[in-house]
Amino acid sequence: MSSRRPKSYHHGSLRQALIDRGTHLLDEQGVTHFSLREVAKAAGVSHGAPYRHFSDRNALLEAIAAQGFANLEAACKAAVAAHPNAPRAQLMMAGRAYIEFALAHPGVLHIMFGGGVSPDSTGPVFQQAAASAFAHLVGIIENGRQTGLYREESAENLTVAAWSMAHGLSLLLSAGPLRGLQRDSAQLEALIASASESLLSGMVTRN
Amino acid sequence: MSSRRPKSYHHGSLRQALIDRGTHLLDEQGVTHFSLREVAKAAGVSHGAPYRHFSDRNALLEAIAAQGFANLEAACKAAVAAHPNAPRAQLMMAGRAYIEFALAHPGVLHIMFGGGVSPDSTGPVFQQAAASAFAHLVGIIENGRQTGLYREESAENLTVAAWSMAHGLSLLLSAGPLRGLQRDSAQLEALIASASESLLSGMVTRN
DNA sequence: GCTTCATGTAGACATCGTCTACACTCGAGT
DNA sequence: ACTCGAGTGTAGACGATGTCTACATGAAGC
Repeated sequence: MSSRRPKSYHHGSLRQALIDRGTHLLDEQGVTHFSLREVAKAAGVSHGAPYRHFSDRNALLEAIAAQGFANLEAACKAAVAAHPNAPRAQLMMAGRAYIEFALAHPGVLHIMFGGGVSPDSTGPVFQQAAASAFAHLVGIIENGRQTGLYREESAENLTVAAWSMAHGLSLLLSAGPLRGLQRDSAQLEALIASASESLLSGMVTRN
Repeated sequence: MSSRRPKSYHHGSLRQALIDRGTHLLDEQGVTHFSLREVAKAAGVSHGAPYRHFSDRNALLEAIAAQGFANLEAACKAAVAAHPNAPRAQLMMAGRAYIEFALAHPGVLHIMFGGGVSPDSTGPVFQQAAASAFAHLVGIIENGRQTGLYREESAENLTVAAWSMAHGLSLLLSAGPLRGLQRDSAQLEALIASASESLLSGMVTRN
Protein backbone atom coordinates (compact mmCIF):
# COMPACT_ATOMS: atom_id res chain seq x y z
CA MET A 1 0.00 0.00 0.00
CA SER A 2 0.98 3.63 0.12
CA SER A 3 3.11 5.10 2.85
CA ARG A 4 1.64 4.00 6.18
CA ARG A 5 3.46 5.01 9.33
CA PRO A 6 2.05 2.58 11.86
CA LYS A 7 2.81 3.98 15.28
CA SER A 8 3.91 7.56 14.99
CA TYR A 9 1.83 10.26 16.63
CA HIS A 10 2.94 12.68 13.98
CA HIS A 11 2.14 11.59 10.48
CA GLY A 12 5.07 13.22 8.79
CA SER A 13 3.52 14.07 5.46
CA LEU A 14 -0.14 14.39 6.21
CA ARG A 15 -0.79 17.21 3.82
CA GLN A 16 0.21 15.22 0.78
CA ALA A 17 -1.44 12.08 2.14
CA LEU A 18 -4.72 13.96 2.46
CA ILE A 19 -4.43 15.21 -1.10
CA ASP A 20 -3.70 11.69 -2.38
CA ARG A 21 -6.44 9.94 -0.43
CA GLY A 22 -8.81 12.77 -1.15
CA THR A 23 -8.13 12.50 -4.86
CA HIS A 24 -8.93 8.82 -4.75
CA LEU A 25 -12.14 9.25 -2.80
CA LEU A 26 -13.18 12.15 -4.99
CA ASP A 27 -12.82 10.14 -8.18
CA GLU A 28 -14.47 7.18 -6.54
CA GLN A 29 -17.54 8.80 -5.04
CA GLY A 30 -17.98 12.24 -6.54
CA VAL A 31 -17.91 15.65 -4.90
CA THR A 32 -21.21 15.28 -3.09
CA HIS A 33 -20.10 12.26 -1.11
CA PHE A 34 -16.65 13.65 -0.53
CA SER A 35 -16.23 13.83 3.23
CA LEU A 36 -13.38 15.44 5.10
CA ARG A 37 -13.79 12.98 7.94
CA GLU A 38 -13.60 10.05 5.60
CA VAL A 39 -10.41 11.38 4.03
CA ALA A 40 -8.95 11.80 7.49
CA LYS A 41 -9.90 8.25 8.39
CA ALA A 42 -8.38 6.95 5.17
CA ALA A 43 -5.17 8.73 6.06
CA GLY A 44 -5.28 7.22 9.53
CA VAL A 45 -5.69 10.42 11.51
CA SER A 46 -8.46 11.94 13.58
CA HIS A 47 -11.20 14.04 12.03
CA GLY A 48 -9.69 17.30 13.20
CA ALA A 49 -6.19 16.75 11.89
CA PRO A 50 -6.84 18.07 8.37
CA TYR A 51 -7.51 21.50 9.83
CA ARG A 52 -3.81 21.78 10.64
CA HIS A 53 -3.10 21.80 6.91
CA PHE A 54 -6.25 23.13 5.25
CA SER A 55 -8.44 25.92 6.50
CA ASP A 56 -11.58 24.08 5.50
CA ARG A 57 -13.04 21.48 3.20
CA ASN A 58 -12.89 23.83 0.24
CA ALA A 59 -9.19 24.40 0.77
CA LEU A 60 -8.47 20.68 0.46
CA LEU A 61 -10.60 20.54 -2.65
CA GLU A 62 -8.65 23.46 -4.04
CA ALA A 63 -5.36 21.73 -3.33
CA ILE A 64 -6.60 18.59 -5.05
CA ALA A 65 -7.70 20.66 -8.02
CA ALA A 66 -4.35 22.41 -8.14
CA GLN A 67 -2.53 19.10 -8.26
CA GLY A 68 -4.97 17.99 -10.93
CA PHE A 69 -4.13 21.01 -13.03
CA ALA A 70 -0.44 20.29 -12.60
CA ASN A 71 -0.87 16.66 -13.63
CA LEU A 72 -3.04 17.55 -16.60
CA GLU A 73 -0.59 20.17 -17.77
CA ALA A 74 2.30 17.72 -17.38
CA ALA A 75 0.43 15.14 -19.44
CA CYS A 76 -0.19 17.67 -22.19
CA LYS A 77 3.42 18.79 -22.07
CA ALA A 78 4.59 15.21 -22.47
CA ALA A 79 2.27 14.78 -25.43
CA VAL A 80 3.72 17.87 -27.04
CA ALA A 81 7.30 16.89 -26.33
CA ALA A 82 6.70 13.52 -27.97
CA HIS A 83 5.90 15.20 -31.28
CA PRO A 84 8.34 18.01 -31.90
CA ASN A 85 7.87 19.99 -35.08
CA ALA A 86 4.45 18.43 -35.65
CA PRO A 87 1.96 20.98 -34.35
CA ARG A 88 -1.05 19.14 -35.64
CA ALA A 89 -0.04 15.94 -33.85
CA GLN A 90 0.77 18.01 -30.78
CA LEU A 91 -2.76 19.33 -30.61
CA MET A 92 -4.33 15.95 -31.22
CA MET A 93 -2.19 14.21 -28.64
CA ALA A 94 -2.76 16.94 -26.09
CA GLY A 95 -6.48 16.50 -26.61
CA ARG A 96 -6.16 12.78 -26.18
CA ALA A 97 -4.20 13.28 -22.96
CA TYR A 98 -6.98 15.57 -21.78
CA ILE A 99 -9.58 12.90 -22.40
CA GLU A 100 -7.50 10.21 -20.75
CA PHE A 101 -7.10 12.41 -17.72
CA ALA A 102 -10.84 12.94 -17.61
CA LEU A 103 -11.54 9.22 -17.73
CA ALA A 104 -8.99 8.50 -15.03
CA HIS A 105 -9.99 11.36 -12.75
CA PRO A 106 -13.59 12.39 -13.34
CA GLY A 107 -14.09 13.78 -9.85
CA VAL A 108 -10.95 15.85 -9.92
CA LEU A 109 -11.74 17.25 -13.34
CA HIS A 110 -15.15 18.24 -12.06
CA ILE A 111 -13.88 20.36 -9.22
CA MET A 112 -11.08 21.75 -11.36
CA PHE A 113 -13.74 23.49 -13.38
CA GLY A 114 -15.91 24.85 -10.66
CA GLY A 115 -18.10 21.86 -9.95
CA GLY A 116 -19.34 21.66 -6.42
CA VAL A 117 -17.31 24.54 -5.17
CA SER A 118 -19.09 27.69 -4.18
CA PRO A 119 -19.63 29.77 -7.29
CA ASP A 120 -17.98 32.99 -6.18
CA SER A 121 -15.15 31.96 -3.90
CA THR A 122 -12.97 30.08 -6.34
CA GLY A 123 -9.66 31.17 -4.91
CA PRO A 124 -6.49 32.33 -6.60
CA VAL A 125 -5.27 28.74 -6.82
CA PHE A 126 -7.79 28.06 -9.55
CA GLN A 127 -7.08 31.29 -11.36
CA GLN A 128 -3.37 30.68 -11.52
CA ALA A 129 -3.52 26.98 -12.34
CA ALA A 130 -6.12 27.49 -15.04
CA ALA A 131 -4.23 30.43 -16.45
CA SER A 132 -1.07 28.37 -16.65
CA ALA A 133 -2.85 25.51 -18.40
CA PHE A 134 -4.48 27.94 -20.81
CA ALA A 135 -1.16 29.59 -21.55
CA HIS A 136 0.31 26.21 -22.38
CA LEU A 137 -2.52 25.45 -24.77
CA VAL A 138 -2.08 28.79 -26.43
CA GLY A 139 1.57 27.84 -26.87
CA ILE A 140 0.60 24.68 -28.72
CA ILE A 141 -1.58 26.67 -31.04
CA GLU A 142 1.12 29.25 -31.55
CA ASN A 143 3.46 26.46 -32.63
CA GLY A 144 1.04 25.63 -35.38
CA ARG A 145 0.38 29.19 -36.37
CA GLN A 146 4.02 29.92 -36.97
CA THR A 147 4.15 27.14 -39.52
CA GLY A 148 1.02 28.49 -41.18
CA LEU A 149 -1.08 25.55 -40.16
CA TYR A 150 -4.09 27.42 -38.90
CA ARG A 151 -6.40 29.88 -40.53
CA GLU A 152 -6.39 33.59 -39.84
CA GLU A 153 -7.71 33.87 -36.32
CA SER A 154 -6.35 34.88 -32.95
CA ALA A 155 -4.50 32.13 -31.13
CA GLU A 156 -6.69 32.75 -28.10
CA ASN A 157 -9.87 32.13 -29.99
CA LEU A 158 -8.50 29.00 -31.63
CA THR A 159 -7.36 27.82 -28.24
CA VAL A 160 -10.77 28.32 -26.72
CA ALA A 161 -12.33 26.34 -29.54
CA ALA A 162 -9.93 23.44 -29.11
CA TRP A 163 -10.23 23.55 -25.36
CA SER A 164 -14.01 23.60 -25.53
CA MET A 165 -14.05 20.55 -27.76
CA ALA A 166 -11.65 18.60 -25.57
CA HIS A 167 -13.37 19.68 -22.40
CA GLY A 168 -16.86 18.97 -23.62
CA LEU A 169 -16.02 15.59 -25.03
CA SER A 170 -14.14 14.69 -21.87
CA LEU A 171 -17.08 15.53 -19.65
CA LEU A 172 -19.62 13.85 -21.87
CA LEU A 173 -17.49 10.73 -21.76
CA SER A 174 -16.37 10.75 -18.15
CA ALA A 175 -19.53 11.72 -16.30
CA GLY A 176 -22.15 12.54 -18.89
CA PRO A 177 -24.52 10.64 -21.10
CA LEU A 178 -21.72 9.18 -23.19
CA ARG A 179 -20.31 7.43 -20.15
CA GLY A 180 -21.28 4.06 -21.55
CA LEU A 181 -18.77 4.40 -24.36
CA GLN A 182 -15.84 4.11 -21.99
CA ARG A 183 -16.13 0.36 -22.28
CA ASP A 184 -16.25 0.17 -26.04
CA SER A 185 -12.73 1.26 -26.87
CA ALA A 186 -13.21 0.83 -30.61
CA GLN A 187 -16.19 3.15 -30.74
CA LEU A 188 -14.41 5.49 -28.39
CA GLU A 189 -11.46 5.68 -30.75
CA ALA A 190 -13.70 6.37 -33.71
CA LEU A 191 -15.50 9.08 -31.81
CA ILE A 192 -12.33 10.84 -30.76
CA ALA A 193 -10.91 10.58 -34.26
CA SER A 194 -14.08 12.01 -35.76
CA ALA A 195 -14.29 14.89 -33.31
CA SER A 196 -10.63 15.67 -33.83
CA GLU A 197 -11.14 15.66 -37.56
CA SER A 198 -14.10 17.99 -37.31
CA LEU A 199 -12.23 20.39 -35.10
CA LEU A 200 -8.91 20.39 -36.90
CA SER A 201 -10.46 20.65 -40.32
CA GLY A 202 -12.18 23.77 -39.14
CA MET A 203 -9.05 25.27 -37.69
CA VAL A 204 -6.57 24.74 -40.50
CA THR A 205 -6.30 26.94 -43.53
CA ARG A 206 -8.75 26.14 -46.30
CA ASN A 207 -7.35 25.49 -49.72
CA MET B 1 -43.78 36.64 -6.53
CA SER B 2 -44.60 33.06 -7.20
CA SER B 3 -47.67 31.33 -5.86
CA ARG B 4 -47.75 31.76 -2.11
CA ARG B 5 -50.69 30.29 -0.26
CA PRO B 6 -50.55 32.11 3.08
CA LYS B 7 -52.62 30.12 5.51
CA SER B 8 -53.34 26.74 4.05
CA TYR B 9 -52.09 23.66 5.84
CA HIS B 10 -51.81 21.91 2.52
CA HIS B 11 -49.59 23.67 0.05
CA GLY B 12 -51.45 22.56 -3.04
CA SER B 13 -48.56 22.34 -5.48
CA LEU B 14 -45.58 21.68 -3.32
CA ARG B 15 -43.87 19.35 -5.72
CA GLN B 16 -43.52 21.98 -8.43
CA ALA B 17 -42.75 24.67 -5.86
CA LEU B 18 -39.84 22.59 -4.59
CA ILE B 19 -38.53 22.12 -8.10
CA ASP B 20 -38.77 25.84 -8.80
CA ARG B 21 -37.22 27.01 -5.55
CA GLY B 22 -34.65 24.26 -5.78
CA THR B 23 -33.68 25.31 -9.27
CA HIS B 24 -33.16 28.82 -8.05
CA LEU B 25 -31.07 27.83 -5.05
CA LEU B 26 -29.08 25.40 -7.14
CA ASP B 27 -28.11 28.04 -9.66
CA GLU B 28 -27.45 30.51 -6.90
CA GLN B 29 -25.26 28.44 -4.60
CA GLY B 30 -24.08 25.36 -6.45
CA VAL B 31 -24.70 21.70 -5.75
CA THR B 32 -22.54 21.51 -2.68
CA HIS B 33 -24.50 24.13 -0.78
CA PHE B 34 -27.81 22.84 -2.06
CA SER B 35 -29.80 21.94 1.05
CA LEU B 36 -33.10 20.14 1.13
CA ARG B 37 -34.07 21.93 4.31
CA GLU B 38 -33.34 25.29 2.78
CA VAL B 39 -35.48 24.48 -0.23
CA ALA B 40 -38.28 23.44 2.11
CA LYS B 41 -37.93 26.69 4.04
CA ALA B 42 -37.97 28.69 0.81
CA ALA B 43 -41.19 26.94 -0.13
CA GLY B 44 -42.64 27.72 3.29
CA VAL B 45 -42.99 24.17 4.54
CA SER B 46 -41.31 22.12 7.23
CA HIS B 47 -38.09 20.23 6.60
CA GLY B 48 -39.85 16.89 6.32
CA ALA B 49 -42.45 17.90 3.79
CA PRO B 50 -40.33 17.28 0.68
CA TYR B 51 -40.22 13.59 1.54
CA ARG B 52 -43.90 13.36 0.62
CA HIS B 53 -42.93 14.14 -2.97
CA PHE B 54 -39.34 12.98 -3.36
CA SER B 55 -37.80 9.88 -1.90
CA ASP B 56 -34.59 11.70 -1.07
CA ARG B 57 -32.39 14.63 -1.95
CA ASN B 58 -31.15 12.95 -5.09
CA ALA B 59 -34.70 12.48 -6.34
CA LEU B 60 -35.35 16.22 -6.14
CA LEU B 61 -32.08 16.87 -7.94
CA GLU B 62 -33.14 14.41 -10.62
CA ALA B 63 -36.48 16.13 -11.04
CA ILE B 64 -34.73 19.48 -11.35
CA ALA B 65 -32.38 18.01 -13.92
CA ALA B 66 -35.26 16.51 -15.84
CA GLN B 67 -36.99 19.86 -16.02
CA GLY B 68 -33.69 21.36 -17.08
CA PHE B 69 -33.40 18.90 -19.94
CA ALA B 70 -36.94 19.70 -20.99
CA ASN B 71 -36.26 23.44 -20.94
CA LEU B 72 -32.99 23.08 -22.80
CA GLU B 73 -34.57 20.91 -25.44
CA ALA B 74 -37.45 23.35 -25.81
CA ALA B 75 -35.02 26.22 -26.28
CA CYS B 76 -33.15 24.29 -28.96
CA LYS B 77 -36.40 23.35 -30.66
CA ALA B 78 -37.43 26.99 -30.73
CA ALA B 79 -34.09 27.92 -32.27
CA VAL B 80 -34.56 25.30 -34.95
CA ALA B 81 -38.14 26.30 -35.66
CA ALA B 82 -37.05 29.91 -36.12
CA HIS B 83 -34.82 28.93 -39.04
CA PRO B 84 -36.63 26.45 -41.24
CA ASN B 85 -34.73 25.18 -44.25
CA ALA B 86 -31.48 26.64 -42.94
CA PRO B 87 -29.67 23.75 -41.28
CA ARG B 88 -26.49 25.68 -40.70
CA ALA B 89 -28.33 28.45 -38.91
CA GLN B 90 -30.27 25.82 -37.00
CA LEU B 91 -27.11 24.33 -35.61
CA MET B 92 -25.59 27.68 -34.74
CA MET B 93 -28.73 28.93 -33.04
CA ALA B 94 -29.18 25.70 -31.13
CA GLY B 95 -25.61 26.05 -29.89
CA ARG B 96 -26.28 29.60 -28.87
CA ALA B 97 -29.40 28.53 -27.00
CA TYR B 98 -27.29 25.91 -25.25
CA ILE B 99 -24.79 28.53 -24.11
CA GLU B 100 -27.52 30.90 -22.99
CA PHE B 101 -29.08 28.13 -20.96
CA ALA B 102 -25.73 27.40 -19.37
CA LEU B 103 -25.22 31.01 -18.38
CA ALA B 104 -28.72 31.28 -16.97
CA HIS B 105 -28.65 27.94 -15.14
CA PRO B 106 -25.10 26.88 -14.33
CA GLY B 107 -26.09 24.77 -11.35
CA VAL B 108 -28.82 22.92 -13.20
CA LEU B 109 -26.55 22.22 -16.16
CA HIS B 110 -24.01 20.81 -13.76
CA ILE B 111 -26.28 18.21 -12.26
CA MET B 112 -27.82 17.45 -15.65
CA PHE B 113 -24.47 16.03 -16.65
CA GLY B 114 -23.61 14.02 -13.64
CA GLY B 115 -22.09 16.67 -11.44
CA GLY B 116 -22.57 16.10 -7.76
CA VAL B 117 -24.80 13.12 -8.16
CA SER B 118 -23.45 9.76 -7.16
CA PRO B 119 -21.52 8.36 -10.11
CA ASP B 120 -23.34 5.08 -10.51
CA SER B 121 -26.91 5.77 -9.49
CA THR B 122 -27.90 8.22 -12.19
CA GLY B 123 -31.46 7.05 -12.58
CA PRO B 124 -33.53 6.40 -15.67
CA VAL B 125 -34.71 10.00 -15.64
CA PHE B 126 -31.29 11.11 -16.81
CA GLN B 127 -30.98 8.37 -19.38
CA GLN B 128 -34.28 9.17 -21.00
CA ALA B 129 -33.96 12.95 -20.88
CA ALA B 130 -30.43 12.88 -22.22
CA ALA B 131 -31.37 10.40 -24.92
CA SER B 132 -34.24 12.61 -26.00
CA ALA B 133 -32.00 15.68 -26.17
CA PHE B 134 -29.38 13.75 -28.10
CA ALA B 135 -31.97 12.46 -30.54
CA HIS B 136 -33.10 16.00 -31.17
CA LEU B 137 -29.55 17.12 -31.88
CA VAL B 138 -29.08 14.22 -34.27
CA GLY B 139 -32.22 15.44 -36.00
CA ILE B 140 -30.71 18.86 -36.53
CA ILE B 141 -27.63 17.31 -38.05
CA GLU B 142 -29.74 15.03 -40.22
CA ASN B 143 -31.50 18.10 -41.58
CA GLY B 144 -28.18 19.38 -42.78
CA ARG B 145 -26.99 16.07 -44.12
CA GLN B 146 -29.97 15.69 -46.36
CA THR B 147 -29.13 18.94 -48.06
CA GLY B 148 -25.53 17.82 -48.46
CA LEU B 149 -24.22 20.37 -46.03
CA TYR B 150 -21.94 18.14 -44.05
CA ARG B 151 -19.03 15.96 -45.00
CA GLU B 152 -19.18 12.19 -45.20
CA GLU B 153 -19.50 11.12 -41.61
CA SER B 154 -22.11 9.46 -39.45
CA ALA B 155 -24.69 11.86 -38.05
CA GLU B 156 -24.02 10.50 -34.58
CA ASN B 157 -20.34 11.35 -34.74
CA LEU B 158 -21.02 14.81 -36.09
CA THR B 159 -23.58 15.31 -33.36
CA VAL B 160 -21.14 14.33 -30.67
CA ALA B 161 -18.59 16.78 -32.06
CA ALA B 162 -21.10 19.62 -32.08
CA TRP B 163 -22.44 18.70 -28.69
CA SER B 164 -18.94 18.53 -27.22
CA MET B 165 -18.10 21.97 -28.53
CA ALA B 166 -21.30 23.53 -27.22
CA HIS B 167 -21.07 21.72 -23.92
CA GLY B 168 -17.41 22.49 -23.35
CA LEU B 169 -17.74 26.14 -24.23
CA SER B 170 -20.84 26.44 -22.07
CA LEU B 171 -19.09 25.01 -19.03
CA LEU B 172 -15.94 27.01 -19.55
CA LEU B 173 -18.05 30.13 -19.69
CA SER B 174 -20.62 29.39 -17.02
CA ALA B 175 -18.53 27.88 -14.24
CA GLY B 176 -15.01 27.53 -15.57
CA PRO B 177 -12.01 29.73 -16.08
CA LEU B 178 -13.72 31.73 -18.82
CA ARG B 179 -16.37 32.86 -16.38
CA GLY B 180 -15.07 36.40 -16.46
CA LEU B 181 -16.11 36.79 -20.08
CA GLN B 182 -19.79 36.71 -19.19
CA ARG B 183 -19.58 40.43 -18.53
CA ASP B 184 -17.87 41.40 -21.75
CA SER B 185 -20.62 40.68 -24.21
CA ALA B 186 -18.60 41.88 -27.20
CA GLN B 187 -15.74 39.50 -26.52
CA LEU B 188 -18.24 36.79 -25.72
CA GLU B 189 -19.88 37.24 -29.09
CA ALA B 190 -16.54 37.11 -30.87
CA LEU B 191 -15.61 33.96 -29.02
CA ILE B 192 -18.83 32.17 -29.84
CA ALA B 193 -18.62 33.24 -33.44
CA SER B 194 -15.05 32.02 -33.71
CA ALA B 195 -15.76 28.67 -32.09
CA SER B 196 -18.81 28.19 -34.28
CA GLU B 197 -16.75 28.98 -37.33
CA SER B 198 -14.06 26.49 -36.34
CA LEU B 199 -16.60 23.76 -35.72
CA LEU B 200 -18.81 24.33 -38.71
CA SER B 201 -15.92 24.73 -41.12
CA GLY B 202 -14.73 21.33 -40.01
CA MET B 203 -18.10 19.73 -40.41
CA VAL B 204 -19.16 20.96 -43.80
CA THR B 205 -17.98 19.46 -47.06
CA ARG B 206 -14.60 20.62 -48.25
CA ASN B 207 -14.33 22.02 -51.71
C1' DG C 1 16.69 18.57 30.44
C1' DC C 2 13.52 22.16 29.54
C1' DT C 3 10.87 25.00 26.57
C1' DT C 4 8.43 25.89 22.51
C1' DC C 5 5.78 25.32 18.71
C1' DA C 6 3.92 22.63 15.05
C1' DT C 7 0.98 18.85 14.70
C1' DG C 8 -2.50 15.42 16.10
C1' DT C 9 -6.67 14.20 19.40
C1' DA C 10 -11.07 14.57 21.75
C1' DG C 11 -15.17 16.58 22.44
C1' DA C 12 -18.80 19.94 21.46
C1' DC C 13 -22.09 22.37 18.48
C1' DA C 14 -25.04 23.60 14.51
C1' DT C 15 -26.68 21.81 10.33
C1' DC C 16 -27.99 18.33 7.19
C1' DG C 17 -30.34 14.04 5.31
C1' DT C 18 -33.47 10.82 6.74
C1' DC C 19 -36.76 8.16 9.61
C1' DT C 20 -40.88 7.76 12.60
C1' DA C 21 -44.90 9.14 15.02
C1' DC C 22 -48.40 12.35 14.91
C1' DA C 23 -51.72 16.16 13.05
C1' DC C 24 -54.54 18.27 9.73
C1' DT C 25 -57.74 18.37 5.54
C1' DC C 26 -60.21 16.98 1.91
C1' DG C 27 -63.26 14.05 -0.36
C1' DA C 28 -65.72 9.51 -0.94
C1' DG C 29 -69.20 6.60 0.77
C1' DT C 30 -72.77 5.95 3.83
C1' DA D 1 -74.32 15.35 7.84
C1' DC D 2 -71.06 12.07 9.63
C1' DT D 3 -67.25 9.10 9.40
C1' DC D 4 -63.12 7.74 8.04
C1' DG D 5 -59.20 6.91 5.29
C1' DA D 6 -55.72 8.46 2.28
C1' DG D 7 -52.79 12.16 1.20
C1' DT D 8 -50.11 15.73 2.87
C1' DG D 9 -47.59 18.64 6.28
C1' DT D 10 -45.30 18.88 11.23
C1' DA D 11 -42.30 17.82 15.06
C1' DG D 12 -38.80 15.48 17.03
C1' DA D 13 -35.02 12.23 16.90
C1' DC D 14 -30.76 10.04 15.08
C1' DG D 15 -26.30 9.57 12.93
C1' DA D 16 -23.00 11.90 9.97
C1' DT D 17 -20.68 16.02 8.70
C1' DG D 18 -18.00 20.65 8.86
C1' DT D 19 -15.92 23.40 12.01
C1' DC D 20 -14.38 25.33 16.50
C1' DT D 21 -11.91 24.99 21.01
C1' DA D 22 -9.20 22.97 24.54
C1' DC D 23 -5.82 19.71 25.33
C1' DA D 24 -1.99 16.18 24.32
C1' DT D 25 2.20 14.89 22.11
C1' DG D 26 6.69 14.95 20.40
C1' DA D 27 10.56 16.92 17.74
C1' DA D 28 13.92 20.79 17.53
C1' DG D 29 16.67 24.27 19.63
C1' DC D 30 18.53 26.39 23.84
